[in-house]
Amino acid sequence: MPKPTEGELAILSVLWRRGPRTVREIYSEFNETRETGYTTVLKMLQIMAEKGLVMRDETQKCHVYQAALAQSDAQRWFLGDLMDRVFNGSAHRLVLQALSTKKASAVELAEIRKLIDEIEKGGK
Amino acid sequence: MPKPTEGELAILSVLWRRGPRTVREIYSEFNETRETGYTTVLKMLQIMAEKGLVMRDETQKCHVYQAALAQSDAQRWFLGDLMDRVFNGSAHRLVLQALSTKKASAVELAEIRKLIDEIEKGGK
DNA sequence: TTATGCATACGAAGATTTTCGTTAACATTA
DNA sequence: TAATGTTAACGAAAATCTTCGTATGCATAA
Repeated sequence: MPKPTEGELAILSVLWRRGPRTVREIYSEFNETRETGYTTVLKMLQIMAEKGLVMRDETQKCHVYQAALAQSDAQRWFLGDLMDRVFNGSAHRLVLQALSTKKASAVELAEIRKLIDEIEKGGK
Repeated sequence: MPKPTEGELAILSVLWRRGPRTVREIYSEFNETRETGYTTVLKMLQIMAEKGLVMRDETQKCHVYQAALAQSDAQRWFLGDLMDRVFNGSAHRLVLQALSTKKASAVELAEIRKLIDEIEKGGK
């Protein structure tokens, strides 16, 4: 399974957030940010199906697509990529940057702290 | 200044790690992972210079290139991008994923914890 | 049945990115 | 000076990604 392109990622993003969808549904969602023709979205989905990035249910007249690449896998993939290419492989820098860029809620911060505890404990 | 492409990012990565370099030096470093001709790297650098991604010192025969896009800016840029597109805008998930993917040293973990403290304090 | 609308399929044009062959300039060496 | 080697410049081919016009099939409505 090849690495998704920018456009493909945008479509996967819809599928991850909304779950299985028809082309028209994806197209509507997609076009809130971009401006793209219906057949463009359709074509992308066909290509993505060939690549194995999405699965297609053809039992109905309107085919239903769903992501074949799990979001968590994509997250691991792209994060590793980014870490290597822009952060010189430093998870630490990346985390600091991420934390300072966008606010996380108190609960989320606590969760992160907890994870750090576990890592420290396990690392002994 | 446009967003760097994949290839451009690979070159910037060299410049960030090594500092200003001639084409040949970049080419050598570059080719430890990829396989690319000398003129390919040269051409990319010329294009990047046009785009303003790198600056060129032409006082010597062998031009010396350096990154015009600061690494920290690129980090902010790409991280925000990734967060939106693959993490549904959640810094929290991204951090958890980053921490669990790659080990950070004890010192680094402490540093992260400290940052969390500061954020919590400031947020009150 | 015929017309209309919505769906997928197909192919190719357009845009962008990557690659490199070729040329010209310049320095060094024989 | 002539030959050689290293460099930058240029242009265009190749590869990849994006876009959409057109064709076709299948429902439903007139």
